[in-house]
Amino acid sequence: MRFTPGDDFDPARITDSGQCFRWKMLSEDTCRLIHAGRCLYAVRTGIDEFELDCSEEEFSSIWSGYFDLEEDYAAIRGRIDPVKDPFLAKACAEGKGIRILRQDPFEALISFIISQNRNIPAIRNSIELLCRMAGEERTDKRGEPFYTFPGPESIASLPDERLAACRLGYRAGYVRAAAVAAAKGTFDPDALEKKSDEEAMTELTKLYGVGVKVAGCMLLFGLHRLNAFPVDVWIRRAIGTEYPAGYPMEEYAPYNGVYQQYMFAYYRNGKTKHRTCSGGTDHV
DNA sequence: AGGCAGGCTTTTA
DNA sequence: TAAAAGCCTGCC
Repeated sequence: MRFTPGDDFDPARITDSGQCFRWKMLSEDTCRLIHAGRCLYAVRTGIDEFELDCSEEEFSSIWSGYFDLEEDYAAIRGRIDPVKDPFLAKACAEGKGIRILRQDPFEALISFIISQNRNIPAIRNSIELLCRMAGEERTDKRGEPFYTFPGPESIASLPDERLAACRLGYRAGYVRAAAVAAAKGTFDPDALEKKSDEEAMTELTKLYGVGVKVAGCMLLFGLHRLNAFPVDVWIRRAIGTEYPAGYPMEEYAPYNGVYQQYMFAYYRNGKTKHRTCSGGTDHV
């Protein structure tokens, strides 16, 4: 079907944003993404036009919600005054097209446990291995195989050597613990939907291997708490450099998480480009 | 009690 | 070789 999202939908930027790890740009125009046991191809056919290989029914029941199309990201970006906060205004402008996806809570939790102390290509690799190891093989509409994200039981029952083969390193025990807790029902990722940000944070950080940063990512990307503000090494640097007097958290509520995402993408890309061009780095 | 150093698997640049 | 969407443990 034909999809005309408006300005704020850019598969390349979302793929590169670090919030999801199962999107892939196959070419400049074609994006392949996996969610909810399905695989979708989004092919750009114009400035604001895509061809999606799904029906209208599937789009409205699955993808529309996943893409968070109800939210007005242009309005969220528009709240930033370019005179008062030129840095964030620039980050927002550069990140136009990024949305905060409504990911599956369990998948988001496991993904961000895996993410700790690693860069994005390495995270993608481990998640893909985990899906091949414990997920279900299916065929997309182009006849290519893909693997669903495994449920708690599948990961919980995976033999140690198979889990280790996902190259999780010391995180294997963390992934196992979360999967076992979810499989046994002592921890219910879906039940967090009803809890407050603070309650969800408290419950998440009780899990072995889940600290404030990973729990923050789970809140923002798995529970869609748009004000959750996970602080990683990039955000720490960005805030230290751009906001020496402090970041105006209250002023930007309740969308701090969205701004965090724009800042993350902008600062990380900017630094990466700068390094490869100039070769010079500023050590801390 | 609460803060801090060291260690941890593996990949990436 | 250092750094990477960090967290746990042990020491003070």
